[in-house]
Amino acid sequence: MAVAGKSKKDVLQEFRSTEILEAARHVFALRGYHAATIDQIATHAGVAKGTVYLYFDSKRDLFLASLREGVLALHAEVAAQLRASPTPKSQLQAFINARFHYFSRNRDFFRIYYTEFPQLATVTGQPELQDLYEQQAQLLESVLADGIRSGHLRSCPVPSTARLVYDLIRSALAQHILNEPADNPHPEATVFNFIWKGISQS
Amino acid sequence: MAVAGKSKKDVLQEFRSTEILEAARHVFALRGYHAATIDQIATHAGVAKGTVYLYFDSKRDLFLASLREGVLALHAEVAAQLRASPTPKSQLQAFINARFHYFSRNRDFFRIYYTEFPQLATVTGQPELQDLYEQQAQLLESVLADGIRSGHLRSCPVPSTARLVYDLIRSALAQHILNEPADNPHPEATVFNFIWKGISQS
DNA sequence: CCGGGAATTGACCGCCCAGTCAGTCTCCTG
DNA sequence: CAGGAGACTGACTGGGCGGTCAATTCCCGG
Repeated sequence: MAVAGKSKKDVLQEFRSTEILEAARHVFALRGYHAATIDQIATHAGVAKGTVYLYFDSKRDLFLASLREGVLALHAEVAAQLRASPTPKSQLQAFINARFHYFSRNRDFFRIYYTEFPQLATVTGQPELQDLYEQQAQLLESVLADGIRSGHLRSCPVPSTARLVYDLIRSALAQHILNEPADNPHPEATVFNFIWKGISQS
Repeated sequence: MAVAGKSKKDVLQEFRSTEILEAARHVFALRGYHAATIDQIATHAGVAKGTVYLYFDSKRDLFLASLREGVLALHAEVAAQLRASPTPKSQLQAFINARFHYFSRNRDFFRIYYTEFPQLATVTGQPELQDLYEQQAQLLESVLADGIRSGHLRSCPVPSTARLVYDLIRSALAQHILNEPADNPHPEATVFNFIWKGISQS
């Protein structure tokens, strides 16, 4: 009974927390971090402003929590897909596809990720998010390093190339997620080809 | 005398205006748009807060003016370099080199351009800046279109590829401008090669 | 049905800063 | 040198919003 009672309370808390996080993501995506207000988020979550502060310490804390959750889920999915891929080529495809799938299902999150990240990375020294970012980049770095070692990829400076590839995918995602209409049907294939072959003839 | 008097006044006004714009760029680059205050900008420009409002209508107006000026200067330089380049290959090189040179000389501007642009492009519908952005992208689109027509480049969807290339260069610039140290000596060559050849073997 | 502890509420506080404007200074003109 | 036009100043205001907490509601065990 003690266990059941505790778990019930926990479930409720987790429900509230999730509810607020979802609302936060939505409002942050819609307005951007600064223009979003706690009141808007609370209203959207169906609670009062004070309740938000029972679950999160501050606006910033809430924002970081919503980002963290999204990034961790993304990272888990991508890593799982990578592990199931044998060759560097299929790993790169898996990396791209996993991101496209995840962000297609989490558009609000992509908006935040896309619009707020440069700020966080440069203006505010935010070591915690730097780490989350690093982990993503390192997945790609190891794909590149493996590919070079096995001879599938030409030699190149791994860290800076990884960032180029990373941002290229980000750019393709932005085109795909932020402008709905009339895109080419398989943007992930396009960006893969671009990365894999480049634009020069033959 | 009337002309000289008038021109003197104009010169003074332009001097103040430039002074304030420079200070604005510096402070916006340092703190980001929202954290920057008009007082900081005024102090940095060596004037009082009220003076700023003699030359610009609002914080937003000042911000947009500083962006506009920078983008127009960039655009002029890039376009001039492009005009001097005969082949698609040299045009792409010119496009990359011009941007690297311009932003190396205007790091504050790059910071703003890099960190604030995604916000402006997505969260706030800012048609004016969209246009400035469009002009840049179109330069690149015509390079690609020419290259495809002349057979130097493989066929590809021009607008979306142009944006990929554009953002790829932006990413390389970010690595080069925002982290001083120990980069590869010729990042513009690296990014050019990446674009031109891609990463696949042979 | 009662009592009390926990969860929730939302009116309120205080800070911060964009934007204002009455007053000061500067410098030209007659 | 007087006077006044206009550039410049900076103390002040008003509003908006992050964060708080006393009051209220909810819920459950006895």
